[in-house]
Amino acid sequence: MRAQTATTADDAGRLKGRIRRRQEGAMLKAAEKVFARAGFQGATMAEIADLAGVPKATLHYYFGSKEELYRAVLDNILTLWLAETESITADADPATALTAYVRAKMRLSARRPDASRVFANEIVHGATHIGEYLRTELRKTVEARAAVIDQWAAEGRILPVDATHLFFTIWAATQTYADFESQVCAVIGKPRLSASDHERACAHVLTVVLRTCGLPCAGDHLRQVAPPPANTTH
Amino acid sequence: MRAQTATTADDAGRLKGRIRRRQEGAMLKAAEKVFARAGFQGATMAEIADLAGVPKATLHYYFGSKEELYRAVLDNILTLWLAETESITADADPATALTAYVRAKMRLSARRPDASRVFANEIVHGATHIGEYLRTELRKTVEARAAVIDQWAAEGRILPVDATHLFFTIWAATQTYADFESQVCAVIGKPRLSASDHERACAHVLTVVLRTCGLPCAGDHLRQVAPPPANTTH
DNA sequence: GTCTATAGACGGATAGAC
DNA sequence: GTCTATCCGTCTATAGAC
Repeated sequence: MRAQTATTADDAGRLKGRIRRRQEGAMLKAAEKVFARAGFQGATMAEIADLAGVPKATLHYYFGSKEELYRAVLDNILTLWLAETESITADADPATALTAYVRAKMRLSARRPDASRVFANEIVHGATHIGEYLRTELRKTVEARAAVIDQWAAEGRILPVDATHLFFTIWAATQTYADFESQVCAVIGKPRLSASDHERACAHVLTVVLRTCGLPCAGDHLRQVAPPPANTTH
Repeated sequence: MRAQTATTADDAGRLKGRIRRRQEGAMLKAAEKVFARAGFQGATMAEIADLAGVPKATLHYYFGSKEELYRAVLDNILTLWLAETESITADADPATALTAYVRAKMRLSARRPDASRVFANEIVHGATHIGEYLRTELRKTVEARAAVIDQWAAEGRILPVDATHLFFTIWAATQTYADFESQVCAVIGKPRLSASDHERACAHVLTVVLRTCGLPCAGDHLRQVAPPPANTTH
């Protein structure tokens, strides 16, 4: 995917790589923000250009069309996504591996919310630009990681769980703090999510994932052993 | 909110309610589908009109503007959302109440995915049209239900859990099957989600929610008592 | 009340000066 | 390589016939 964009760029200015990269980065960053806020159709090249501090025509010179710019933004995000699935391996400790994965996803939601939102927008509207990638790369990755989780369960190291759907749940639970941030803020009554809000959210999601797998999580030892005998005074 | 739209309609044709309702419903249904697929800006009045089987101008006659039509669609969805939060009460059985709530949310994702997608799109892009509703109605509702869950925990009927964030997780985990359906389909390698796919998804989400609360769920009794002593042969 | 025909605004893309 | 000025298509909204 990346290659497409790079080819166009190389054709025009093969030798001027140093400065080109800088401006290209600024434009991609601006595009990510505007696409996140307004969606593909809602975003305007003029707004992206203004935010990047370049004239509108420069955007077209670098990326050819609005469509190609959008693809370039999505490419950036997807490589980011792919880079964090590495902790889940057959010989890893389940609790450690899952904790690392959830933490990585939560960090991404906190630090690159716009990237998550562009991706979310693309999927909600049918994944017309990246459907092929999802059906190949992403599917293969999930199948491999799900097999690991199935193996953990077969070995009795975690409770049995639908591994593929567990990924859907982890993605949903973590990305909601980026994609649906405005709803989360509205409900907890704050204008923005603070660092401690994110920590609390992260601790909660870890609790959900670890308890789902029957693994102990911080502060659970005391109570995990006493399941609900209806009424324990109060 | 509903009142706004109703007022506009009443002004123009107070006595012709019977037929009006029918056409209005068709237009709202068409609008929901088109807004879901293309977002607010991507949707065109012409496409909505075609799908509803009326001329473009009729849309404007009924709803005034694209913006008002969008608000009307959102209104419909929000009343739908609100209607299902009733199972969670202090004297209900936690397992029964949570199961009913999750099932209701999953059913909505399966039956009205477009409604969910329009809502998701609105939130991802900052909830500019319904922010006020979220900060008032939704917030109040969540606070009340979260208090119930806190009480259950205080009484020892469920494990302690961050009640507010539990709602975020339930919404995310259930709505992902509507909003991110294209991603789910791509990963499991099917063009559409079948009824049995939805059942499997529902069972999984129930497992996640019930285990998170320390409640038994179907098929767990045998294993719940035996947490991971590292290596149980295999 | 309903629809056709059109006005008016806007945004993507590009020609051509520098 | 960079930017200004402009073209052309598209979309919302409405005027006015029926």
